[in-house]
Amino acid sequence: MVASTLSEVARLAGVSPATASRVLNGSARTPGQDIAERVRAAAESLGYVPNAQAQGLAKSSSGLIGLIVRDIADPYFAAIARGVQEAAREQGRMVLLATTAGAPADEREAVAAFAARRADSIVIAGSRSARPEDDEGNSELAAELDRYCRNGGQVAVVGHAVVGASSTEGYHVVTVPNEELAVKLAAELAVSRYGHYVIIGGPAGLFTSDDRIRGFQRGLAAAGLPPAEIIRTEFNRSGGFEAGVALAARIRASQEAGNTAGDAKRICIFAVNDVMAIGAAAALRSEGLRIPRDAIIAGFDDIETLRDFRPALSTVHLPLEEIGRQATRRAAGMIGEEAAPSTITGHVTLRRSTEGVLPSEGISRMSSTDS
Amino acid sequence: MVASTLSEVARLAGVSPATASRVLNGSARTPGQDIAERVRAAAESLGYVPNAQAQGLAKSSSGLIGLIVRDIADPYFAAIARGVQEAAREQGRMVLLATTAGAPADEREAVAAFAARRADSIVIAGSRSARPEDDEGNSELAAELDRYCRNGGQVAVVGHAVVGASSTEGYHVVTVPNEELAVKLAAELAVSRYGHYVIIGGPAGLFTSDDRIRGFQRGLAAAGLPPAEIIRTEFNRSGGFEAGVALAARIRASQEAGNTAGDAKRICIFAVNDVMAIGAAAALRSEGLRIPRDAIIAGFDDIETLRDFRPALSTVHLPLEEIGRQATRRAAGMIGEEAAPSTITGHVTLRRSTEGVLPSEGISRMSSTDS
DNA sequence: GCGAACTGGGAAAGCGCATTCCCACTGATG
DNA sequence: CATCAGTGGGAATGCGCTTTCCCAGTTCGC
Repeated sequence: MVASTLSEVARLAGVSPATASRVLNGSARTPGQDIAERVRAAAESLGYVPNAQAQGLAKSSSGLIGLIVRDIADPYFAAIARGVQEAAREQGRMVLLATTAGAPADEREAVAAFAARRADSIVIAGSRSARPEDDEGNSELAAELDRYCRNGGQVAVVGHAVVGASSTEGYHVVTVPNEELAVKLAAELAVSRYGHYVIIGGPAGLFTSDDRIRGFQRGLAAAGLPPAEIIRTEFNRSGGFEAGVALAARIRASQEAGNTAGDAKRICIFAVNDVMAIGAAAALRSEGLRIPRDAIIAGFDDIETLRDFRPALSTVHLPLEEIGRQATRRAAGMIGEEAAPSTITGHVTLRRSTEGVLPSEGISRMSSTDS
Repeated sequence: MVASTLSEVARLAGVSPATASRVLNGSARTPGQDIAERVRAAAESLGYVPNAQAQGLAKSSSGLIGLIVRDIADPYFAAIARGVQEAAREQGRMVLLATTAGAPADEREAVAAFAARRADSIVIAGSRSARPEDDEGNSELAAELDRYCRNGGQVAVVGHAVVGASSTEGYHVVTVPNEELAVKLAAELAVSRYGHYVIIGGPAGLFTSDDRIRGFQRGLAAAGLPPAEIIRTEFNRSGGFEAGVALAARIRASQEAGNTAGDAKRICIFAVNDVMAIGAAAALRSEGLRIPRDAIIAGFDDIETLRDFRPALSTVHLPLEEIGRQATRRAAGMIGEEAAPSTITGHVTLRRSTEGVLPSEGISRMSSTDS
């Protein structure tokens, strides 16, 4: 990558580099009209493209925002990424992407790389974890983040704070009310008491998953129901599918034992995210079971691409794009911390996959077939 | 963003900056063991993070790959992005993301921004367009790309070459056999001759859409069928939905006119991408029509997230991740141009949404419920 | 009409690093 | 013992740009 430099432009225009710089970038001092015109013409004819690296070096700031996601092809993260991208654009910055398969060690590496590139801020959307095997990685990640913040970097984490991060300066958390919303979902699903509640969750230690599980259990308890059984599996579609296969066998057995498929006996499945719910639903279907006839199921996230799925999936709507936007804005210092600690809200959205549940007041029954 | 510098490390270690540089980065000359150790220790204790901008400036290369997509939340682009990200990682580079709502002007801007950042290569995945209103934008984009290539940049475009780009140096195109695959799809769908073939396409001028339309028509013609009717709409889910609503009314009318729903009378819909197909399917369903009973439908892309959709969507599988990977590798000069002009292949995948069509030899009938 | 306050442009000093020279020193060679 | 190649470290330069400082030319005030 070579290109014409500012000095070349200046020489062609017959001015000093300083003047050229002042013309070509919004400096406080604006040179005279005629000179400015000459410089601009020279730049144009030379096809001058400013070297952002040199600019960044000179004024120590890069106009870069680092984004860390677990998997950019996962619609959950893709939606957040869109919000981040949008906010970055507002700020006139570009986003630098890093994906980590959920491994804190990779995240640490990504943070270091962002720090090396002198990214102005970093948005971390990969899920936080407290699994024992991640302990070491987490503390290293925390150390790296602390260092980054100490050097003046801004960090925004979606969901939960990074375990062990202690920096107070420049460290922001966009809280997602996973637990509270799961409580509400459980409350809705508890209205018509099902025979059995099952939660398909991710590995123990994944905050997002654990919070949702905890909230759901609380909601059931508040309704006077016993805690749901928990199936731990992978935090993705195939995890949901596997759990679904296992559940299908049990539902079958139960049905053959003579139980009818009435509400009182139907099993109610809560998958901690939509993708897992879809996987589970696919498994039930492949085993010849029907939703909501043989079992009802709900997910979490309200992934856009999945809205046309049939039976329409009951879920908890989360403003993913807004989450990304807000994290990015906060990291840019555009949102006062105390002014709005966290304005992320979601809502329970009951659809056909939990048919039979009577929606209580305040919960809108949304159709998803509207274009 | 301030941070400790190489000189500070050098001073602490009691060596010259040159030596410190040689130790901390894989230079050709490796200083002595003891010195190296001292420098590393100093770097560690200072929490030294090399300034990639300065490094880039000094050796004029940035380790950055620019990626342009239309919308990162669109599963099609998200999948490509994953491949790009993966390949970038292989190369030890980071990806810089830009989204443009399909506007060539935005793409031009993104290319300029990448050039300013001295990105080593650029991957363009946004769809190429030849619409008259994009003419100006396209030629500016082409000029910008030419300049970038002339300065030594590498460009890989997914699908079609940018209209007007003339640089031969460093300009790569990863061809996607849209037309050929659409021919094959049409051939399959022509086996049991339907009453009427309809294509739901994007706006005229969008290459991806136009290629697929052309291919489909060619396939029909080869089978001795008259060309399909074409409905132009937006290149996204809601475009598909709208077209679906219009089609539903006609199907309804036809049915009420006394036509039975036999193969000979069923309408066959080809939406030029999966997302549009899903939209159309949702529209038909909301109008009380059933697939494949009242109409059969096929899409294109084989989007992963959509595989659990019911009725399972017949489509053309495209190795999206591989496309992203290959584009990235090619732009990095890791794939000989002549050696493999384009190794992207896809295949027709018939599923339940086109039930009634007898698959011919060589086309595997894939189930999508396998986990 | 003369000094003071501006104005607008240029010279130069970095920003943090890689790299090319250059030099002092070592050990081998004749 | 003198010479030479070889080794390992440092000084210095430059990557392309911003910005401070400086200076000559103007305009203003009294």
